[in-house]
Formats: sequence, structure tokens, C-alpha cells
Amino acid sequence: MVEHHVPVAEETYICLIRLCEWKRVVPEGVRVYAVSSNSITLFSIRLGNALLSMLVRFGKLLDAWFVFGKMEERDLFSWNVMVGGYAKAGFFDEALNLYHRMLWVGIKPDIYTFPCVLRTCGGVPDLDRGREVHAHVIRFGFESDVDVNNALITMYAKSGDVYSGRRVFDVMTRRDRISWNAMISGCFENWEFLEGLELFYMMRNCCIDPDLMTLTSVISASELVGNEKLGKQIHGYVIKSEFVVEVSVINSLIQMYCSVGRLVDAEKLFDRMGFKDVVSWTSLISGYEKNDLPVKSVEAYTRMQLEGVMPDEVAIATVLSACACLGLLDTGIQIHEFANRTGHITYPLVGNNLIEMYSKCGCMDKALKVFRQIPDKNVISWTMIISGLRLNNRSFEALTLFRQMRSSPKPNLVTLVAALSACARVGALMCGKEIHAHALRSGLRFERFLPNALMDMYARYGRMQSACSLFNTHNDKDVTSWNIVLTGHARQGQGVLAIELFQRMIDASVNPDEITFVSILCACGRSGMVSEGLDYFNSMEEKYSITPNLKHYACLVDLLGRAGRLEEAHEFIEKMPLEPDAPVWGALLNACRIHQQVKLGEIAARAVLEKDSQSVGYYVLLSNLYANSGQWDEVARVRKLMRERGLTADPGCSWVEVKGGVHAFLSGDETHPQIKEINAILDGFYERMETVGFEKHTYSFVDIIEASKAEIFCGHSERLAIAFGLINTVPGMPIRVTKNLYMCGNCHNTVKFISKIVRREITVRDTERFHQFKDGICSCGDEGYWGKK
DNA sequence: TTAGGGTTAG
Repeated sequence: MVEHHVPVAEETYICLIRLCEWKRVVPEGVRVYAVSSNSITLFSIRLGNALLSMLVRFGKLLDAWFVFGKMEERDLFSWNVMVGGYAKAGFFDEALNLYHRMLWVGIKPDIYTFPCVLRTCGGVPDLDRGREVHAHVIRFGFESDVDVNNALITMYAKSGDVYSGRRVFDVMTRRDRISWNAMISGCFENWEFLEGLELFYMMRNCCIDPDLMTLTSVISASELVGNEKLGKQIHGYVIKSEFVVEVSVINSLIQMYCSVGRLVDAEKLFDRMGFKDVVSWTSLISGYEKNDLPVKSVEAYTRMQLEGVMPDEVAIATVLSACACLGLLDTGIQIHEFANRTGHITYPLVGNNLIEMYSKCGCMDKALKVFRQIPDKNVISWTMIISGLRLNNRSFEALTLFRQMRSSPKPNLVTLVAALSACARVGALMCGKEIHAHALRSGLRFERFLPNALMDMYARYGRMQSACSLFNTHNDKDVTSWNIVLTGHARQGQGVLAIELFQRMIDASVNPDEITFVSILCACGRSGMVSEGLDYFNSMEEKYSITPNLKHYACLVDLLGRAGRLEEAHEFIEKMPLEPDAPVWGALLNACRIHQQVKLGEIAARAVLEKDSQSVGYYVLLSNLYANSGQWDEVARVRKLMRERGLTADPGCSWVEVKGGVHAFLSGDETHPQIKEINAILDGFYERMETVGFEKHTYSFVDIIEASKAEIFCGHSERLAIAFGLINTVPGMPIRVTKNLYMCGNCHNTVKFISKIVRREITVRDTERFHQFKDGICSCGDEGYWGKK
């Protein structure tokens, strides 16, 4: 529309700019700007200001900044536009700098300047700066201006100092509706709900009618305080008011009803709406999801699409949560594809919930792919992927990612809890301790989840003292806290301590739950306290009104079985009021393995495999039962059965922590950079073992069977980890290893031997217990490895 | 002769 070679008068440009601004045609406006800046070297105030205001309104801040720099002169208006533009775009530092420069060059701010500047102070928020600007307001004589005062109120509220805002509000001689709205929402933002509501009533007494903003803000507050009655009252008010037709107000009401669990009221409102926008639909979708109705949530999403309402990023993210909850992978994938097509995938919110959905559906690789593709990963993205990996038993990778994250973005409480859970899983004590220290340093409040996660980490690692001291100093313990320590004692075989703790729990009037009894029964079983265990089992229903579930029955079978009372255990299963499941029979099978009762073991195995033919662990137990009694044909038969059913044993994996890093070793790992040294050091041990009368041991699978070793599924990865630890730490340092399978008897012996010759403490935590080797002795007393001798 | 201040939802 503008030819390059024809000189155009400045006035024409200004007219064109005004027109573009008025018509809101961005591309044309930018073209006019481009052409005008080509033909004119310096902008006059009139043209410059016109350009500035248009560019800022179109969000073209960089271009505006360019024009600002090329103006022959600048007036108050030019500065105001720039400060306001930066403030609106969230570039608070730049806005504040400009404001100071403006004062520096001697331009006096006016009533337009202060609201812009105060917005930046509230946006950071920076209370000190805000107070400084407040002082400027007084110095330049604008303290009685309504608009400036309104901005002051907001600045104080956003900076967390709602009382200073209130003082400004109280001395105002004239207040408009904006003053009231600012003050009321300021109170709500600072959780001063009562004061906010009082102001709302005062406002009406002063004959100022609430508007749309007032109402939406008050409705959301009644949702936040969970005050159903208040919500109803406001609903009544809305019905009588002119706002009954406003979509946004009804949306807020729907939200409010959902949040107090009154879905029927929410649905009623929703159904009566003449026009429903995407927010109305999402309010409902999310309401269902939050009230544990994920199926209805997904249905509502489908209905929304059928009615031709286009989902936006929030709708997509919300329905993804529902899919995650239901494990609806197919639907989740469809939504993922949709988000890809529509470009919504770039929203962190969508990406984060996709990670959650894939994690919960067990597709961790897809989750990782999504994670890598999120352009602006926030704390939640990181937390989601860390917990996802942890959930899918990839704790090692979870910790690697956690390390990568560290400073930006700053991990929050949830991140730390997820990372601690991963530490607990792989026995990364140092990493866990670091997180503990980090939490103390960063002044995070030790709320429910964090102390529990810490205790769990220490307890799983066998550090019962640390766990207990946290427990004792932790003021608001919940049942989980008690259960964590109780389970820790059980794992350590500290039956007496477990019983003492249980008593303390009862004395403290904490109601035990189902998990409590699993732990206490387990503790009794591990400590051979059969009669105590039976007593607890019998007291569950009578004293604590907890009906024993299958887990409790399995514990009891284990308790009887470990004590050698196999027939009794068998009878107990036969008389169970519930249909016994695989773990119940599995407990008996394990007991038969320990006590080498092949006949009964076969009965148990048959029953187990009937219930669950896919879990490798049971084949391992059966195979070990045969191996323990030297029936190698049977061992081979079990292995063949596994092959036929397409099952392979989980690869053994051990972790060791060296210099703050966690190193993982798969059994038979030949790719590790230090594998030569590792093998050399192990061979050295084997030779010495042989000379003192230990049997020679080699690695290959066939060899192991032929060497008549019982546990063929061990993988012996712990040896690699221990050797690596020995090579890479200073003499005398304890070596701490965690393993994903049971440690076999052979490894147990080998580690005992190693601990003796290297004179180091070596701990191995396997899936069953915690072994502390020192001077050739293990804290577990070898039980369970060699059965009756 | 333009600019600034309050709000809300999923």
C-alpha cells in the first residue's frame, strides 16, 4: 500500500498507523513501520510516539525499543509507553531500569507512569522497590490520585503486604469500583478470606455494585475456603443479578461446586448454560477427575468434541490426567497425536501430563521422548519424569536426571520426595543424605511427605538410627511415618523393636492400618516370634476392626513356614476364608525351599503357577528348591518350562555408590571401562578362596549348574559392584551395594570372605534383607541360605 | 493526543 520511491509525508504515516491500531491489523501496521523506518533516519516525536504505541500494543517490543532509540526527542508519553510496554510483557527489570533512567534524564513521572511502575514492583514482586516507588508517589504529589492508589493497593497485595495496601485503601477519600476490587482480591490472594468477604459486604453497603470481576473473585474465594454455604449465597446473588448470563461467572460457579464435591449442582448449572465455552467443559472434565470419576471425565471430553468445541491446552492436559489414572493408553496416544497436530504439544502443561500418562501406562521410553521435546521444561516436567522413572523401576536413571536438574529449575518438595524414593530404591545413601542436607539448607518446611520420604530412605538402607531420630523429632507423624519405621525394623529382623514401636503407636492413640499389620507380622516372621505373630493376627479383627487381607495371610504363612511349621502353614492356607493367591502359596513354596521339603514344595508350586504363570520369581524358587536337594533334572525341567512360556530371568543388577555417583552393574557386564581391573581383583579373591578351601567358582551359567550351586538366578552382579567399589575408594571405606534380586548363597560366602581379607565393612541390600559383612561374618547369620545343615 | 490501575475460571 506504500510505494518505496514515492516520498510520503509524515502525516500520512501517522494516519496509517492510527488506522492499523484501530483496526488491529498487525501485519499491515508492521509493514508501515518497516517502510517508515527505511525512509526516515530519525523519528519526530509525533511519528515516534504513534509508532511506539502501536508496536507496544501489538507486542512488538523489540521494534518499539528500536524506534525509541531512533527518536530525535522523547517526551513523557514516549517513556510511559515504553515502561508500560515492558511491564505488560513481564520484563520487569527492563521496565524498572527505564523508569530510573527517565528520572535520571529529568523527566517527571505523572499519574500514568506510576501504575506502570507499580505493576512491575508487584510483578517481581519486590516490596522494597515498591515502597521506594510509593515514596516517589508522595514526593511528586500524587498520593490522592485514585488510579495511583489503586495501583499501590495491588502492588502491596502482590508483594505479600496486604496490610500496607489496606492502609492506602483506608485513607482514600474517594474510591471507585476498581479500588474495591483491588482490595478484595488482594485479601483473597493473601489468604485473608474473612477480611476480603467483609470488604465485599462493605462495598455493597457503600452502594457500589459488584461487577463481573468482583463476583468471579469472590466465587473463587469461597471455593478456596471450601465454604459451601457462602458459595450458595453468592450463587443466589448471581441469579438475581445481571451477571446470570455471563459465561465466566457460571464457569466459576461450576468450579466452585466441583471443588466442594457437589457435582450434581455443577452438572445442573452446566446443563442449563445457553452457551458453553471450552472453559465450561474443562471445568466439568476436571471436576470429574478431581472427584475420582475419571471415566466420566474422559466421556465429557469426548462429548465436548462431538459438540464442536475445540479443546485447548488445559482441556487436553486435564483429560490426560484422567487417562493416566485409568491407564487408558490408546486414548492417551490419540490425544497426544491431536496435541501434535494442533500445536498444543508446546505447552509445558500438556507435555507434563503426557509424561504422567505414559509413565503410568508403563511406556517410559515414550515419556522420556516427550520430556526431551518440551522446550521450556519446568520443575513439574522434571518431577514428573523423575517419579515416572522411579515408578517404572528405573530409579538409577531417575537419579541421573535429578543430578542433571539440580539448580535450574530449583527442585521443590515433590521433586525431592521423588528423588528420595529413587535413592531408597537403589540404596544411594550419599545422594539421599545430600538431599537431606539440601532440604535443611533451603529452609524447606519438613512437611508430611518429606520427613516420611527421608525416613523411608534411611530405613530401607538399614540406617535405622537415622530413621528413628528423624522419626522421634518429627512432630506431625501420620500412620505412614509409623509404618515406615516399623517396616524398617521388620526388614532388619528387629522383631522386639518392632513390637515395642507398635505398642508406642497404640499408646499414642494412632490407629494402625492394614500396612501396619503387614509390617508387624513380617517382623515377627523374620525374628521367629511365631506366637506373637499369631496373637497379632488374631487381634486384628477383634481389637482394631481390620479384616485380614491376602497380604496378611501370606505373612502368616511365611511366619509359620520360616519357623519350620510347614504342615501347619499348609493347613492354614486350606482353611483360609479367602481364595489364596499366588503370593500366599509362594510363601509356602519359599518355606519349603528353606527347609528342603520337596514334596510339599511341589504342591505349593503347582498351586502358585496355576494362579500366576508369568512371574519369574516363582520358577526361580522352585528351581532353587530342586537345586538345594540336588535334583538337577528337575532344575532343567523348570528352566525348559520357563523358556517355553517365553520367560527370562530378570538380569541381576547391582549399584554401588562411589564419590557421590551411583554406578550400576548388570550381571555379566563386559563393557564397563574398568572391567579388566574388576575381573582381575575378583580372580585374585577366587584364587585365595581356593587355597583356603572354598570351592572354585566361575561365571558361566552352565558352569554354575554343573558346579552344583543352588542359586542359578543370582547373576552375581554384586561382585562386580563390590570390586568396583574396592578399586575406586580409599582403604577402610565401607562399600555399600544394593541389588535388584536376592543374593545367592554363593555370593554370600564370597562376600564374607572378601570382607575378611580386605578388612572392610561391606553391606549388600537385596530384595529381601540387609547384609552387613565384617571380618568374614554377616549380620544376617546365614539363615535362609543353606537350609537345614 | 496517544498511555495507566482491578478479575476469573479449567
